Amino acid sequence: MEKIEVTIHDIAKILGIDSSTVSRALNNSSRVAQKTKDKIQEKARELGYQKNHLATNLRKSKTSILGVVVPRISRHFFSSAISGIEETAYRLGYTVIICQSLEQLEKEKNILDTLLANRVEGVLISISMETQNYDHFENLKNRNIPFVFFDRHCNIPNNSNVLIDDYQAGFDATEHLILNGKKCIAHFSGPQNLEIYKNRFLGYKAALKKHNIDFIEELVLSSSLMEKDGIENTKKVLALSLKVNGIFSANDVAAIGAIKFLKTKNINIPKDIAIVGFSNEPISSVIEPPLTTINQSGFEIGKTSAELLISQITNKSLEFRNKTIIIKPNLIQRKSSKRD
Amino acid sequence: MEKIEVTIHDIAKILGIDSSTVSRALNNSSRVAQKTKDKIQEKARELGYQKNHLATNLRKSKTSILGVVVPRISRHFFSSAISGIEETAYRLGYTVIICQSLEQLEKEKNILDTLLANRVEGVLISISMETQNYDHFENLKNRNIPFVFFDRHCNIPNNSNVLIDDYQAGFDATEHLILNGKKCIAHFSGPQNLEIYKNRFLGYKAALKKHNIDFIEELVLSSSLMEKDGIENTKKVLALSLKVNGIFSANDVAAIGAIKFLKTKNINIPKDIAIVGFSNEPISSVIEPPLTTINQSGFEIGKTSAELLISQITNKSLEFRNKTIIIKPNLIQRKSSKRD
DNA sequence: TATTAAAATACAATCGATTGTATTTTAATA
DNA sequence: TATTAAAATACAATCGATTGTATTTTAATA
Repeated sequence: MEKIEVTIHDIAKILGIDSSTVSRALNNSSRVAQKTKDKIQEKARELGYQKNHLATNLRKSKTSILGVVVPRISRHFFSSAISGIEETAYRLGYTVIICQSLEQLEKEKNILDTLLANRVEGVLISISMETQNYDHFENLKNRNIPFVFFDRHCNIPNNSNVLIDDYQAGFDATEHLILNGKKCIAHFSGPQNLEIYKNRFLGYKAALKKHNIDFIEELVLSSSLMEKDGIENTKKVLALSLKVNGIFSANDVAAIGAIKFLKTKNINIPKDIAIVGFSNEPISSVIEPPLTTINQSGFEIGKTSAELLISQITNKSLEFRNKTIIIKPNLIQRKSSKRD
Repeated sequence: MEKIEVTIHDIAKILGIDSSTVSRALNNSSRVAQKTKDKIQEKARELGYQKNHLATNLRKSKTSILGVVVPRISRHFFSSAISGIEETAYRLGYTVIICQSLEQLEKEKNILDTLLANRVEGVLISISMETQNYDHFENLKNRNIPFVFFDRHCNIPNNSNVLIDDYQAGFDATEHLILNGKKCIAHFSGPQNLEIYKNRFLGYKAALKKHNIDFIEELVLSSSLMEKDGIENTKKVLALSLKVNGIFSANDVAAIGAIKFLKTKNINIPKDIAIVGFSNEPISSVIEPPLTTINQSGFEIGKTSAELLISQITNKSLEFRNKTIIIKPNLIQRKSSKRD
């Protein structure tokens, strides 16, 4: 079976018209007479003509493609963000290429190369846990391709971000534990090269300070925040001479590890140890006891960052190139932390 | 700031060499002397040359892009499938464009048009709940673009599918309830135009028959299987004169609606009513009581369907065009259904 | 050194659409 | 009817890379 690709030249030849006129007719240019347009459009329909975007894009040096890089598509927060990105992009006439770094710096770099080769017009990225070197972003900058970090950003000058207020959220989560009578609070943190975890940690510290609670180094445990890390960290916490009665975990997954482990040890949540997570995963409202957490709408973050990126693409002015939008998070109080 | 795109012509001019030689050198052709290759490759690196895939693709009429269409990216099953697709595609040198139909036929059609215009080499699709008309797939066929249905397929001749054995799974789920002493079993089904729901229903019916239980029409309730549908259906079931003691829901989300509702009515699960879901969402292992369900690995289905699609693309022979791979599902027994 | 085959490189067309400019056609006006 | 402006259409170059063929260079052999 032959692949039959109908081109404007085929239509032109059949109708005895120049291909430039066919092109203009199909783009509804005012330079073509209505009668000719009708004739051309009908023939195009008849032949099942479909524009070849590759050719158009090559000619216009414009692809209407956005690249999206996330650590892992199947994480609920990221898939919600992608959902928001995709919807916004589609509405504004862009196509989206989605890639996952699987938390690997090397893959993140390769992905950016591929996206560049495909001439994406902009990039939305949430960096991997391994990303401590930012040269590959300089590369984007040199090529004048706008990019927006969402959620997991990094501290390089002159870039755009869509973030939640991690500092404030960390503060709120910790203060909430304090106000529920917990004074000895452990913190499960993530890789310290990621700003989000640094800021959540700083919020934690600030809340302690406000309430005159001493900050104790050994109560802060950094990990990759997987469920198994939550379990390990909880074991470590229980082994301390200090009597920990609260845990603020920088994500829900590790918090759920903690809950599961504490339940096996018959330690009461929240009476003995109260727990607060971060992200509001769907699973968190369902676990027993339901997990208090910071609500972070992936969909909204995705939507906002796609809008910001597209405004950078269409609006060449520099004012959008250096813009950080901070979305206010809110604490959802559930049983894992509340005094009866 | 100017966009500076380095092309093979720039390199050619600087080195006083023809662009065809530059092209061959960069593609490591044996027709170029090693010394020339070295010179060209170094200059390319120096100038930050990046191949323009648009031009390559236009010339080769080959894009190495796959289109993926799912109802909703943020559903765990689909995001896992996408994860599997993306990983496989990346490994085999393909880029993936991901789109969501949001369960709308109209959007599904538009998406396929966009994908065609971008000259994807193949399409992976899980159809929307609204999809009852299949003309848009004929369109793909006419253009000789291979496509593979995964999970949500449709009954048109000569196509490829990667499915789980929905009939068998429906049978297993139902028989499991029967073997745990439940004889009056309701079934929450989905839109009947989707084969998966038809087959799960047929499996349910077959299990009843095997165990000499009469099939009762009013015990089967069709809906969109959202959480609220699960709640509504459960209300309807409780209002029947029949004393239902088992529910087999065609997805987990509706099953969880049922669990939540029954808990508010203080109806014991599984003693009064046992429940089995379908899909093994992450939430299902965590809800109280944990939900018995059919394990359906999105990642594996995604991986398999991407492999099948790519084998169709590279292997032009027809044998792959009409292939259905059935993945064996397995029942995960949890407390929502098991007799103590 | 002359001849010849092989290796290396250059030439030119091409993928399919767009777009500035040139030319032709049509319609309006004198 | 001749003139002229406006409308419609054609011509030709272009986007950046690839590839079959032609030409030049190099190296091997007589």
